[in-house]
Amino acid sequence: MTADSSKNERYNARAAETKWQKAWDERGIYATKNDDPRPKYYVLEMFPYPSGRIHMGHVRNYTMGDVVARFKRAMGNAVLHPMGWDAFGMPAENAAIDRKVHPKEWTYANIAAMKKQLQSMGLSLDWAREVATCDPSYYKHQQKMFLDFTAAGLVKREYRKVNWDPVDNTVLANEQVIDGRGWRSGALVEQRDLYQWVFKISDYAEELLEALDTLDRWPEKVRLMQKNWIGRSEGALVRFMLDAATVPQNLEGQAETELEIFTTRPDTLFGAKFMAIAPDHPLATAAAARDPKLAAFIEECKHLGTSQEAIDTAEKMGFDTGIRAIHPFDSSWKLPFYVANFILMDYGTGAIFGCPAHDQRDLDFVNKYGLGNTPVVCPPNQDPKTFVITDTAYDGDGRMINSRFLDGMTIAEAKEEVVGRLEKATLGNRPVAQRQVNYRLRDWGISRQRYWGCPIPIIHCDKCGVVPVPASDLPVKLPDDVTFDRPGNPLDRHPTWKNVKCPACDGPARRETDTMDTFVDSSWYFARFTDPWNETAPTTPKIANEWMPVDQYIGGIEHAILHLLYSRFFTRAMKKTGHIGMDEPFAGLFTQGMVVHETYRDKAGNWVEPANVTIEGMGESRSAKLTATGEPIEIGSIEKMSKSKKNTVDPDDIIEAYGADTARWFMLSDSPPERDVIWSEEGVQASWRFLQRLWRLIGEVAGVTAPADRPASFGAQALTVRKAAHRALANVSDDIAKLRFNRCVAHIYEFANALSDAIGSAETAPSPDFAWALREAGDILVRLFHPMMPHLAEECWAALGHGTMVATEAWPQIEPELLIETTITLPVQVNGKKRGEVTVARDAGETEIKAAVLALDEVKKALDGKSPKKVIVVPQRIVNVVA
RNA sequence: GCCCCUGUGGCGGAAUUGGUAGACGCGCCUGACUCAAAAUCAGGUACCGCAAGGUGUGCUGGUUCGAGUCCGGCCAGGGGCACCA
Repeated sequence: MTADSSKNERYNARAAETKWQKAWDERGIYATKNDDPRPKYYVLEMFPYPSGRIHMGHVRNYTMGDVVARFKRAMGNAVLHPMGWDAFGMPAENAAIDRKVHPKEWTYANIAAMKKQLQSMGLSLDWAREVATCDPSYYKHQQKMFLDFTAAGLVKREYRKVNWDPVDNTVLANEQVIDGRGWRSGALVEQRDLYQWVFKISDYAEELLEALDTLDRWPEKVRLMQKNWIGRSEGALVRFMLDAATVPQNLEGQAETELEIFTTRPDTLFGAKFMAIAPDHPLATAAAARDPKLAAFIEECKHLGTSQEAIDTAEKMGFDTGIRAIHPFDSSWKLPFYVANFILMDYGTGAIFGCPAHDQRDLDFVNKYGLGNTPVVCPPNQDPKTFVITDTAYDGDGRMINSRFLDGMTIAEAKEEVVGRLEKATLGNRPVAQRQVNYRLRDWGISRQRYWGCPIPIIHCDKCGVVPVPASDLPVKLPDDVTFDRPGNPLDRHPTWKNVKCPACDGPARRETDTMDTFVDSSWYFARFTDPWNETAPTTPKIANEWMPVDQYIGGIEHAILHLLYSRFFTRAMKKTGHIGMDEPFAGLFTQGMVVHETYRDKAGNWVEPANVTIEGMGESRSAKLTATGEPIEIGSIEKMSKSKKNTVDPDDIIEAYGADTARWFMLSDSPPERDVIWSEEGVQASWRFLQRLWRLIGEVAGVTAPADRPASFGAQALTVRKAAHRALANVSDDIAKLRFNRCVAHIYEFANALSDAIGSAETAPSPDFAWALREAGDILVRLFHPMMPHLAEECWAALGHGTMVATEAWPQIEPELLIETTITLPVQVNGKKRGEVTVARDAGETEIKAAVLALDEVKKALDGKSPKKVIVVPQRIVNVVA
């Protein structure tokens, strides 16, 4: 079968789609006014990176958003449905390096190409609000916000250990390192020390965590992932005195006299066997200065890889400093003090006390160094006298043992007791312990050593230090004349760009040459869409506050942490700096599944593109061959569409062959939207066949002559059609509102089948009431599938003789009385097994139903003359006879 | 290792949230139309069985008049986090 549309009675998708897209555009029906008085609805799909071509994932994403937008418009909302471009980033620079084309040129050419593709999908977007993050008219506001955030204390500059991507030659945030590799390049990440501009997202750790509970229209999964990422743990900071006799005498200045550690298990303090600090802990650095062996050990730790494999296989290693720490509850109890490779400097205080019996890492450590262990928590039903730990630490519940005044307490009681006592105890006028909450969430380092990003509006002056660019000098524009012939940052080696006068002292100074992480760009674009025409400020708060938050945000699960967490932080920062009035940017979030496809390989094992493969046979006898040569092709597993496995299908090809409506319909059918959808040729053809069927069906309805006025009463035939129509209307409305598009599709099929049957049963001249009902059903059907297949819907709407556009039509009104049946068929079970059914009046009483049930032959047979023990009647549902 | 999700025909998936398991689509089978093919239309399609009937939602136990749905224990697949004290 081909998508040949030359047959005269067939719907010509290509011609119709171009025609209606032009008509919508000319009338500007998708442009949204900010002063629209109707209830607002903001639906947004994650904006694309302008890679050059849209892919099927985009088609799925934007189709879902468009269905929601069109539905809400029909429901009478003022709908904001904008589109833009996440246009800064590495690929543009790679193109510059590989193809000698300027990143700007490459990016804008891609935007133009992709915009055309998106327009061919018939999306109801307000293109007047289009923004590109690489445009100075966008990023100048971002620079202003950087200055505002700095003034508000949300930004800091620090020399810190960073994740360095050796392929992209730039820094990555923690969130951008996946399994020890760069999220984009896939290269093993190295550690480097660099000056970084940092957004203090961790100031909001508690708030970002707590507010997750209020996001009741977000997937549970995403909230959980963010919760784990923020990683809150409650514990205590405890100060240990150091045994002065063991702290070397020859320290410069005052010797350290104490060590502060963080613990979540203060209850296990009597099981302590050692202290340990991170290799890069200041105390370790100080101690290494006078101990070459320790210095060598620390050096060794640094060279241990930071990759996942290295961490998994690395042995616990420690170096005994010779220092002894004093137990906070017993001044005669001295604990050995190690520098250990498994302690992280950037969590807690970079120091711990080790309780080997109840922590696996600590146990591995003592077993290696022969320090022993003392269990202090005894599991329930275990005799404390015989409870020993050998090589598996016990981290479960139980009662305290071997712990002096804690013995017999639960863990919770012991924690409270220990912290309570240590809070009251003092060392040098300060309490020994204080309660503290720690987070796994790190601050967000945004400096990137790249050209194609938003310049950080900062000037470095030898005299004045770090000086912000005055707001009046914004934007700091990227220079166009840059070279990509060498690795590294083109801004840094630009001959003149970085040389400026210091805004403070007028002396010679240098621009910051780092640019911002592109995730900054995407952390506020949703707010910019509310008033992209404002040239003086990022937002017009009054307008932004009317549209925001986004009512329905749709995008991939891969952004569950990165983009969504950054945006939540950014919105709070914008609130603090007066750019917006709310904390949360996205009231509703939907994460769609991927588009997957079969993979194909030739005899040599090379991947082959679906476009070059011909599938033969159906079902089990399916086989594949190379279209050009007939060489047999092996059909492989179904996987995410990717360039590397060449299992991609180009949306352009599909739209060319079948039209956008077919592609849209297929994207919504079958698979629930949150799950992966398998793209298959059979599936597309099924969609295309159905599209043609709808066209024929509406053609038949259009041929029915009906009275203009609604008949006073309806006969049985008419009622059947009307019930089917209004039931479909109720179902589809409910399903779109809940984003259950696969069920919408099924209900539209059902309705089309019912209407088809009704037309088939009609006489050549159907009675006026039936004819009226058929026309009504046709009108409803077209409006129901309009959000999914808007072009076909316009064509059908016109064929039905309406002079309006279906895109501006209101959603049909449900007549609820048509959903209520007068009689009802109840299944009848005997002992939970279905044996028959009874049809009774809808309002039949229990005794009436029981009598009908007991009169059934199947029931009589099953009861075998005996009377039932019990008859359970569930109104409107089922009857169960217990024999 | 820790946390989470999923498991239903040949396939994608429905199931009013404890009430007729398999809606709808794909695929397949039969028939009509056709010289033929495509398209279209009509009918069938969970499994075993000629039938009566029986079995059936990963496995296993339980709660219930009634379990795909709830509870316990396994198994399998997928995802997130991971030397975070």
